[in-house]
Amino acid sequence: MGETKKRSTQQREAVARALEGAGGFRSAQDLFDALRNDGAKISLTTVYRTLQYLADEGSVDVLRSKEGEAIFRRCASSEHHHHLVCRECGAAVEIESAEVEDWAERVAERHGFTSVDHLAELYGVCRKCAN
Amino acid sequence: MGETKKRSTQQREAVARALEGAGGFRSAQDLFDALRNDGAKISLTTVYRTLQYLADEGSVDVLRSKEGEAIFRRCASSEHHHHLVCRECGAAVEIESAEVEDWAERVAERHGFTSVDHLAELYGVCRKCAN
DNA sequence: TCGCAGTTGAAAATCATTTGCATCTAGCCT
DNA sequence: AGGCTAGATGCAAATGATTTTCAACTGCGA
Repeated sequence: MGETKKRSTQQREAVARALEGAGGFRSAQDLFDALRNDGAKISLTTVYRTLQYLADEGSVDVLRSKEGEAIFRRCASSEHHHHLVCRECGAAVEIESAEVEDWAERVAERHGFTSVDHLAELYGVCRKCAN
Repeated sequence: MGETKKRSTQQREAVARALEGAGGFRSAQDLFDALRNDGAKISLTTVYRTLQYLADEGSVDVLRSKEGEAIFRRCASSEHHHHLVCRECGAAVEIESAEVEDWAERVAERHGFTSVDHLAELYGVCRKCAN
């Protein structure tokens, strides 16, 4: 009930491919531009719709840029993880860290908070962009 | 040079007071509503302008809610710190943790990233809201 | 008290994102 | 191979948050 069947269309595949090729976090607009440059026949609306769908399915991670824009990335693991993002080129490395998980748990408990969740992202300049 | 002198006006003071009284993260709209309820004579535009100014001055911290809305908080320390935010009432506790700083530094270095900066926020439900 | 740079508010302008709707199309059925 | 229909797409209009425009207003130093 409630679930609608999903179809495989060329625009969905194009978005998936673009996301794959990007390697880092990209905004819907960025992906749209890249797709258009590759000659893909797709609308910005569909890029948004596809990204939202992929995010719901958990196959992409969503973050917010400083300006509040949503940025998306195809992630290898669907487990909870963090990122080390290059602020120049958007390239990102997935990070896992029991350390942070423990810290979050501990701090929350100490302050009487429950149902704790957390967000932790690192921003820097990658070797390539550092010149 | 280029800096413009700042004046002390009743609407700026009202925003500062509202922020002070809030105790947690609030959106511009929230603050505006609260101010209006208190009978303050102020426009939403001015709330935004004042918050932006305070954020630039470093006297308030800005975060983004999941929906991408900007939320602001008057912070005690102007040092780098994190927050433990109640997702029910917005109440927040300031957290300091050399642990996280070290982790960020270490991870970045391992991956060849430089000029590292990080964002780490914890979300949960505070004792009061847990009932 | 004057003058004016800084400030304010209402409305218009932006920007990212979503939605309405009429038109397509993937893919199962025959 | 042709049809049928739920799902998908695109454009344009709608939303919502935030910013800008600009004319009117007000601290505050002279």
